[in-house]
Amino acid sequence: MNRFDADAETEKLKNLVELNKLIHEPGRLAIMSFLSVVEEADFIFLLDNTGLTRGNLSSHMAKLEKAGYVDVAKEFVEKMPRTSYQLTPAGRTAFMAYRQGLLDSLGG
Amino acid sequence: MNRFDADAETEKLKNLVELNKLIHEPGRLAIMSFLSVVEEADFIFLLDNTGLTRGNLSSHMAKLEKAGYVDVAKEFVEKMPRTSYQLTPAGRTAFMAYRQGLLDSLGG
DNA sequence: CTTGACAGTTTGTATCGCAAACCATTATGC
DNA sequence: GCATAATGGTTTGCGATACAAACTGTCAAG
Repeated sequence: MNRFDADAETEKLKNLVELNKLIHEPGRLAIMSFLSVVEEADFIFLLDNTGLTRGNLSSHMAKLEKAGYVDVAKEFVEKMPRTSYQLTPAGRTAFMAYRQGLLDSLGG
Repeated sequence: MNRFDADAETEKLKNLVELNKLIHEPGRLAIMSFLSVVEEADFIFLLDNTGLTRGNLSSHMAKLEKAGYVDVAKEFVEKMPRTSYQLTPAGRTAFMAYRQGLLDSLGG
């Protein structure tokens, strides 16, 4: 049997189409996952732990900042620039919602 | 504390960056999820259950077919064209791997 | 004072997702 | 019959985006 009515299971799958695209992108998903567990991370840390290039990481962070998902702090440490990031409450909420939505559809 | 060594947890998160992008796209993720449970579905069924537009669905299916993830069968039913799709073994394997990779990183 | 490393940012391009437009066929109105 | 609309898709055009390469600016050797 092919066409069956959209039941609870198929409804969940339909939700996949509407995932938060900003978070869904693999690089940013990794970044958001990191930030959700470490509370604060700097550029180099994210660079090392995601494997993204610097340019790529930079533009991803710019998008997350623009979306209000991360706060950015720039300072000089030993005369060297250091940029650190942390999730905003909105960012944390959005990430949790994204994660839950995905797990509801794919998990179990 | 910010920079800590990449342990088992952070390794898992790093894997997020390398998710199968073909499957990762939300529309196709929904499609692959459907196909993984129903074994066979036609164009209209997927249209109804994903909420994608026809053009959109058509091009997604073309990509999945080109990747060897789905087999396409076209026939006439009551003089009307009917296109149906099913996962290939490769498609099923790829989807399972994708899903497991994601759950390993985000789940639990 | 040149060469290289560090820490990022900006730019250029190729890809991609999306909706609009299109195509082919089949019912329906008059 | 012959427009008109509906069905089932595919193709096209465009705006957005991910990515790497190139650039900026600072510091450290040699």
